[in-house]
Amino acid sequence: MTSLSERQVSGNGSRPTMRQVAELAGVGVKTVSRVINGEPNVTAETAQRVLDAARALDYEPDLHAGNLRRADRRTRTLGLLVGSVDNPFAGAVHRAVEDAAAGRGVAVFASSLDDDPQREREAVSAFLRRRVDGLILTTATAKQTYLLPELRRGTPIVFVDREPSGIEADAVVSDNAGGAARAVEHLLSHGHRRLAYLGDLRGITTAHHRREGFLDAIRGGGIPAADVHVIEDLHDESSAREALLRLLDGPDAPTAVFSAQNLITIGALHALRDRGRHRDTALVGFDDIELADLLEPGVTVIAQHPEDLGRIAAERVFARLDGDASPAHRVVVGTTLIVRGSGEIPPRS
Amino acid sequence: MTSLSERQVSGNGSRPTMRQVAELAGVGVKTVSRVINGEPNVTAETAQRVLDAARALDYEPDLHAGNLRRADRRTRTLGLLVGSVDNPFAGAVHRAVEDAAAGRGVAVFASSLDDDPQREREAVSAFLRRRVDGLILTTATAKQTYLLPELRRGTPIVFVDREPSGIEADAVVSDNAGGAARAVEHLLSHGHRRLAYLGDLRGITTAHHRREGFLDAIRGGGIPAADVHVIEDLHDESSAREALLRLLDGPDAPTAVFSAQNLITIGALHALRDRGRHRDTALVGFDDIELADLLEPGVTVIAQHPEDLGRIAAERVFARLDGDASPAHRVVVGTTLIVRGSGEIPPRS
DNA sequence: ACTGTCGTTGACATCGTTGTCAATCGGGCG
DNA sequence: CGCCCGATTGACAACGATGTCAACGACAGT
Repeated sequence: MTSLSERQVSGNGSRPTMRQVAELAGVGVKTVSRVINGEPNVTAETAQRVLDAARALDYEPDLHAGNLRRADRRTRTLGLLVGSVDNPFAGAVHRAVEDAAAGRGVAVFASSLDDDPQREREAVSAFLRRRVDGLILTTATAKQTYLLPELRRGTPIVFVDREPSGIEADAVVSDNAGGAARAVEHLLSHGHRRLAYLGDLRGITTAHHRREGFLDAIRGGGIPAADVHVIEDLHDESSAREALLRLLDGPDAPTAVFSAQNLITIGALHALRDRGRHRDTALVGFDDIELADLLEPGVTVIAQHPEDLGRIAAERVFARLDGDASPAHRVVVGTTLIVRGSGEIPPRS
Repeated sequence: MTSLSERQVSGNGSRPTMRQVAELAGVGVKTVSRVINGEPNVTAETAQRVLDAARALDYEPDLHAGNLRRADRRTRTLGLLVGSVDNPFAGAVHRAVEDAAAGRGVAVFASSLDDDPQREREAVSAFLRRRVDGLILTTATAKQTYLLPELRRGTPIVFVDREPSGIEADAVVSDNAGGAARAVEHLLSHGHRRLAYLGDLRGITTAHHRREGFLDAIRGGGIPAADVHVIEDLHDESSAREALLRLLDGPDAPTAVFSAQNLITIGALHALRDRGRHRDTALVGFDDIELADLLEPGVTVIAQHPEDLGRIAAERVFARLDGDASPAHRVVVGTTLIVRGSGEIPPRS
């Protein structure tokens, strides 16, 4: 046990350097460098003396100092920008990126976007000033042309979840249009004709694609546009809840709802319960949610595969770092319809 | 639009340095440094020339190079170790830390622990080699004495969620024993006598405290220990589900269950549904879970306040960085009983 | 006109590490 | 015995930035 007051005395903030390890071991700094980095041509005995000294001083090399001089200029660090580290979807993406990175000794900076273009710019700038080796980005700006100089400089940039605009770079996204269409087809096949679409902020590319997929399938099903409510610019649980409440209380309430995002689905679930309509109004959500299987009825969803998005995005970054100079890849990860009950409710007659 | 093949040509990996900005602006490097860092004593005209040059070159200063020489030696970086960035509890902690850090221009490295002592050591080492200004740690090792040299060196270390052992450092934890006791009292007040405790790995300090709180309240309620099932070393949804299934299928099935952690609660919910016992077996979970209010019955929980844990932990780190040398703080964040139905089910007669 | 002061600026050393290169040493071989 | 070669080692410069300090010029006061 050591008291904190002690630490102020002894804790002169001094951290051992390679020079100090070298002095203690009675060798030159370069020899310490060789031992620490596992370079060849050091006798076993010398190496042991160096390791003992490093251990005794509790030495940890300064990665950034080394990086300054090292030829490859790699910080072994990645910048990850997601919607919010608090969102389960983002958490799964993050975890997959971390797992891919940890295996390579790469640490991950994570930042939350909150769909704020300014936060995006600031986060990217913070990443670049720290000289991350690569960027994995979910973006909120209309165009990401500001990243062009960085891309030309050779920094791997991979867009995840949302497609880039104004820049040709790797992207890993869900099949948003396809998944939304699948949801509509599922609802139509159960006899629904009066549908509602509850969507995210219009500026977001995924929201756009899901809306297009939804509308295409509606048209494909021969449903007149007038029978469909399209509500957009929802962004959180409460706005989605209120929007659906208004629909349910209105003149021609939908018999089936498609909620285009996890928080919107949760808001929709609340609205249906609020009006006691959860057993007679069909619901299909985009993106799976925890406990969806235990609700009554279970929540039918178009599940995304965020682990795959994160893993593949990280793999693209590392492939670029390993020298892959092929044209920009665009990887589309499929979605999966998970039938649990809410999507199979028939329309009220 | 720029093709990626082009980038390999022009992308010579060259990144502009302060020297290049200085040359373009026709000034010395130190003047550029002054402008970039907003130091005084530069004429407006010179400053503008420098800013123009920096803009033209898309210059971003190298924080780590500057840090090497700067007096304060601050990387404006924090290391955060949580159970898993994929877990909602950890996500909330993370988000709170990020919000506190972002306001100060500090970036956050996040790592997942997976309750693996070796991962803990590796993550901490990775943080230290990158010279983070402070550490916020959820730990899995039995003792964290290995951190003593670092603490003495003056690095702020704050333990979050789980208490430290063998080291006197700041800690921010939930009132685990109190929350668990509250759960038991709640169940006893509804007439239950045959209870079950479903707990996490025994080595985890929070699991220990929740178990002690549970048992203390059991004794306080005059319940014979023989009437209580204590199942430990559960760690994920499936192990919890199986454990509770065995209890439900056994001779004296509990009438009330206390699940000591969010994943265990979810596993317990599944087991109860599997046997159709969710309406006649009481359940109180530790840690709130998403959609708990929409289940039938709603899930009564002892809610933690992960945002507070994260925010306070970050504040402690920054207070230490700002010179606070007071003795180690131990902050206990209270829990909140949220009544939703499952905890108020009476015992089967 | 001279001196002192202050604002502006840049040369230089330096932070902790690694790349380069030369010095040293021991041993094998002619 | 002398030479060459490879293994081992350390001195030194350099990475990109900032702290120190001195030089310079303008200007006020005497």
